[in-house]
Amino acid sequence: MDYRKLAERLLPGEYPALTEYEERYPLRALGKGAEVTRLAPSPTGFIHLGNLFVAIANERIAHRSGGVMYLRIEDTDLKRKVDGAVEAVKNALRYFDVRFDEGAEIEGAENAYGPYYQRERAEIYRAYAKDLISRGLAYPCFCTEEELSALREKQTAEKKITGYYGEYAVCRNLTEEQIYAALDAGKPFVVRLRSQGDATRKLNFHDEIKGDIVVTENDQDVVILKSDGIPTYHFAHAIDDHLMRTTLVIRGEEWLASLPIHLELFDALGFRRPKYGHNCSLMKQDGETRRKLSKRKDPELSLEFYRKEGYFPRAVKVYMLTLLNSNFEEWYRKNPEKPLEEFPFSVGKMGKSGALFDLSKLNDISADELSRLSAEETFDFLKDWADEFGSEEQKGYYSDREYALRVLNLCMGTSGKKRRKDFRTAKQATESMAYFFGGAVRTDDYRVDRETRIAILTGFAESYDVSDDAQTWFSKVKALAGSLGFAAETKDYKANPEAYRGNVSDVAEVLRIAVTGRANTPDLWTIMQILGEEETRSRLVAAKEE
RNA sequence: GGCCUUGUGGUCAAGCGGUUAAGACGGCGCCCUCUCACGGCGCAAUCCCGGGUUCGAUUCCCGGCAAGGUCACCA
Repeated sequence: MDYRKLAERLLPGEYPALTEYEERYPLRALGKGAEVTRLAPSPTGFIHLGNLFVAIANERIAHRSGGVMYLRIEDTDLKRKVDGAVEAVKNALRYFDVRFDEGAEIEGAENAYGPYYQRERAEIYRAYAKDLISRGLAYPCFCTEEELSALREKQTAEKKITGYYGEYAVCRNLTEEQIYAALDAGKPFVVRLRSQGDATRKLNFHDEIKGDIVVTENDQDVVILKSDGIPTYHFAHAIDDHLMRTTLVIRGEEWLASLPIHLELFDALGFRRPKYGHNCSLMKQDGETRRKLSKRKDPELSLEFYRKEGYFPRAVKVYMLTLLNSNFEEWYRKNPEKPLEEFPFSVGKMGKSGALFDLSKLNDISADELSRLSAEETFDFLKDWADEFGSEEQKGYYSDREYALRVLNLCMGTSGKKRRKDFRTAKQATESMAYFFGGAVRTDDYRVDRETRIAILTGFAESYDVSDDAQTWFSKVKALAGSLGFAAETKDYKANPEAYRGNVSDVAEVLRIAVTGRANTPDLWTIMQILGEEETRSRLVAAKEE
């Protein structure tokens, strides 16, 4: 059969010689060991934690090695395309401090290896497909979707491997007459790879993350060009990663199964293949079993979740890093002040098995990160969050900067070593400070009877003097406790609890709940100082009425 | 079901022929001039199972089992 003629019929017209592409996209002039990596999402408008996870790995590897990280948009499936999705991807990644050197919508970059939208690369793919056809390595297939699914059912019923291969690949052996007849009849067609593989043969492959693995040769005549002339993922991947000169592909392990296809495609196209690292996916415990984080069931999969909850972006990144490189956590403990970029991230340290996503660990990291910020930095972070996601009332919390700063200094502590870690997220922090801003809601109940409560509240109000220092203030609370039959000293109470109605802490608790609505707060004296005498007294009075 | 991958405390994990099997999160207990938080001290909890190889296996080999992934003109 005249394959050249067939190629011309299938993809008519002039296409650049393939050598032109090689010249247009030369090997990158980078230092030794420099890796070129990429993130290649499809623009579905939903960027998730898995994307961030793999993006951070790619970004670290590229930049640690003096290489390049670029953004490519895999928009070959128009059904999945959503407007504004690319902006969303870019914004989300920027928020978590993942920076691209080039790619789709990356301003200020040379972007010499573009276009970075696959739809805009249609001509390139067709040129390569045409070459494959003319070399007899690809052929048109006229099978309909119905025929294909019927085939699949038949294969399943007969317990055969499903797919288009060997004897099942009917269009693979069409005669010249049959092909042209179908073409003349205007039948739509896809272009399939004429696989040279043998599924009974095994291949040893070195994966940068998984190590040495065994894969089965591909023998599927996979579709490379869909009936609309747009490539499938597999074909686009081979061409793009070759022409964009990607050296290392870190991607989710769901791709491992199609690796044999990619290997064959690189060979058929005469490309040197990149290194691959298949990264495990983030899992979630679901009853007895664990599963991949799911879009429908798990809000924490969405990156938007972390912004809404007000997680400190760096905390999310730190957590991703601890999951990504097993020695990161130790390094970070030793070097809390160093920029994250200095951590010697390595592909080799990436875990082989899927990690369960642990929100409580993230909370711990987030609290830790937040405790390192100054009051001013905390203020800026909280205010930004409130402006975007807070209620009207919460937005108001941060309108008086000086006042808010005093509150933050109390709630977070000022001495470097002994910082409080009360704040996990901007949302939780804002809610926990509500009582400073009049938004108090009683969340804890008094544990003493009404009569005792009134006695404590009244007694305290009588001796309360806003100008007392902390020491004096507390000695008055102690005195009050003693006069009401409570132990003034904790030591005394512990030595002989039977002798008292309770401890001074019980008295303090009544005051604390009266003023803040909560049984647990930072130092009460300071809270009263911040609130001021008038507000404090009015809350004490109000508490008597309950 | 076929193929591939993975399997150390509840979670993340170090260890890769001989260890009291690190550390972190979480849990629990105690201490820390009012609670909480911080901090300190301590406790409980692990090598999937069965065969080998070996003087000796968590570490090596084989076989199970379990979990995950994948079998599209989606990526």
